[in-house]
Amino acid sequence: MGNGRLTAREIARLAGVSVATVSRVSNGTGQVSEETRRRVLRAIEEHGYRPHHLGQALAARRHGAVGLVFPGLSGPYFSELIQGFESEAVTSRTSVHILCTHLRADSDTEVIEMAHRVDGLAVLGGTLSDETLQELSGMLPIVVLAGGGPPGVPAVRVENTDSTAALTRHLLTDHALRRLDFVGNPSGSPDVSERWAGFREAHRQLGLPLPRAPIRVGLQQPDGVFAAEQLLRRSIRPQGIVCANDETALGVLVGASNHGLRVPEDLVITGFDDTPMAALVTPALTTVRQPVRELAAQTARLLMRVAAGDADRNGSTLVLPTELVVRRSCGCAATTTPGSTTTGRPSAAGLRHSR
Amino acid sequence: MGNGRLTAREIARLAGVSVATVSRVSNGTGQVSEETRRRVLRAIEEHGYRPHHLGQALAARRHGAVGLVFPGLSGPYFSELIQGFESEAVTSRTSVHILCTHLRADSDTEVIEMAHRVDGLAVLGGTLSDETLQELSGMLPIVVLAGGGPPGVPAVRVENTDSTAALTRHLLTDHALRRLDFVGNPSGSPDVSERWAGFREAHRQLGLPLPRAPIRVGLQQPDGVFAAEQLLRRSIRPQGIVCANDETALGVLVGASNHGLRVPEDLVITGFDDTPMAALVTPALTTVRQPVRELAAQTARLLMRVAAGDADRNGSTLVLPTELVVRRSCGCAATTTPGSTTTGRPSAAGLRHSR
DNA sequence: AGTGCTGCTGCAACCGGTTTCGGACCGACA
DNA sequence: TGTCGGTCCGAAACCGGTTGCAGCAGCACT
Repeated sequence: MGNGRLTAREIARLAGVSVATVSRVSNGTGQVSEETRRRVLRAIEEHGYRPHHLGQALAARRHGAVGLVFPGLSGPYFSELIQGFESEAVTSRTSVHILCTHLRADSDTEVIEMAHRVDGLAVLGGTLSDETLQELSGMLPIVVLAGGGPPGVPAVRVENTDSTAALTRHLLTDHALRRLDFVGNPSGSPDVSERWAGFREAHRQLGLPLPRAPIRVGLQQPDGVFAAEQLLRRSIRPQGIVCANDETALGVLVGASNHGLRVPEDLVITGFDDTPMAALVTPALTTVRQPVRELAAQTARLLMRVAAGDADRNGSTLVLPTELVVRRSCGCAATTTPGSTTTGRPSAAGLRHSR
Repeated sequence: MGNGRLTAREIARLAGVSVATVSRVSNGTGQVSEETRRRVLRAIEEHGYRPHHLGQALAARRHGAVGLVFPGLSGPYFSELIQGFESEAVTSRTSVHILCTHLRADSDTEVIEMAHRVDGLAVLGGTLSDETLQELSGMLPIVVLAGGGPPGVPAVRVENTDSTAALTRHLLTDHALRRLDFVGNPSGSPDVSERWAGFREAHRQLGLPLPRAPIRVGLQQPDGVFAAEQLLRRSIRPQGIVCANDETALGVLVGASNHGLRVPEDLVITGFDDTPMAALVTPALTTVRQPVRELAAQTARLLMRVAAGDADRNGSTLVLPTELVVRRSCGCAATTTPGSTTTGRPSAAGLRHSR
């Protein structure tokens, strides 16, 4: 009963009408007399008919699906990202295909394969080469998520550089720290690359010697532990560590505590993201808050608008504001207010204190 | 060039053959003379033709996709799960739709909607009611992932009860602990429910009074911090805390350290999963290792076998073995060997030491 | 020359919907 | 009574593939 095996022709026969009328009734389009409509609806209800998705999709020449491409997922950032994206898509009855290219050699082939099954593709920044993005962009709507695409490809991202610079200035100026190290791989993702740029920029602005090379590790907690091991074994220990994200910062925190270092007294640590744990560890993590869910939701919205033809496909890059969150791990007392800082564009709320 | 707009009829015209022949060549089916094949292939290559997915799917009466349904994702567990599932699916050129029912009221509708767009559905245990699963099972292949389904619905899960009981016995017997608390919500997921059962079972086996009610929190790190707050505020403090998974254990570890408690001297903490961080924190976490990726991959394989009709759809439940991993957080010295324990089925490797 | 077999190919039906087009019917009006 | 405008509905084309079946050519064999 109602096992979806029914076809529109079947229903048409049962209701004594033509398939065209069944289609009209089930879609609410065209003119159908009240009496006929009722008869068709009864047949539909009674047999639990639902139009077959493939038939509809083929006729409409749309898949009713979008794709989400990322290298591999890890940590709360990706969880938020996927959920934000998915919950936006589901409101438009659009399904979400996922593809983790995760170190697979033939990822380009897989992406192209996927491109033929969806109406649009959201690609995480840094996952595909600009050439591949260009090629894809020629065949379907593409939006880059968290990163910049080649010209003509729209992107949605967060403000990274200014906020990381503000965070770094806070350490350099308000806490008078000098030896700072950066943990994260700038060539691994556009986000990290921009944060690294902001880190360097702050040094430059203040006329300080440029920092040494970053500790190039991944973005997960264990990577932070590993980075801490590396850093604390060095002859010149840093006074502060600016991490590419909260996860690595939490890892560094663990690594520091493994080494018996006190934070922030012996070592200052900062993150980026403002994940839930950032506020819960001791000391609470000074970080930059980014609206991850919102980022993903905006991307999904933009993608579906572009796919529907409602928005121009020309590179309309959207930049979401971020916000410096000062807590204890930078050395601030619970309620200290550091100098002014600037962050993202629109209503840059500026500084925010917590704890 | 090669923008996918070409149809088979177009190619047929260009190669001077019929669509049937184009189809045969592009699929390598049927008999085609070498000369004709070459001519068609040239036209295909030259114009970058690829068969339209919807047309193929409609004719084949299969979507070439499977769905993955879960409540909402969080932490390394879900990351692994999705990646394991996806990487298995991609090898069969099957795409993966995801659906997070995440507290949405009309999730049943959404699942049914998705059911019409895929060839099979993997549902995380505890996400849907048995009635819904039954109903779905009537319309397409279903496999329950990490949990049991209603009779007739195959499932893939890990061994939870015995290994948690072994872990608990280790604490009760080898470390002579008495007041243990459990952190996790047994009604939240089948996994937690089974682990809670194993926790109680160990007490029963040893003739000890049954433990008090669990601290019902979620499975993420912040939940562990919250649980620690609750527990350490109580008049009767536990000597040990058995957590439903590593994430909450890490959270409890943070909470304990926030309260100035030493682990394992003042408080013993254990987890479940053996996430990468478990080995990296101090003290390293005693836990149970479960093969998450493998779990997901097996589920994907089983689902696709069932969807292809290669396996019977009758509830063939697969249980993957787990393995107790004893580290420092239970009070063991680096190399201590506790009493024997049993874990999963096949080659229950039993106990494993680390650090 | 007739028969049978094999290899290759095209016609047309089919998968399950949507949509255009035009015909049938009805009431209003001249 | 003839014409017109409007509503309702069905036949058929279409979306883009796959496939059963029949036909045809070429060849061997009788």
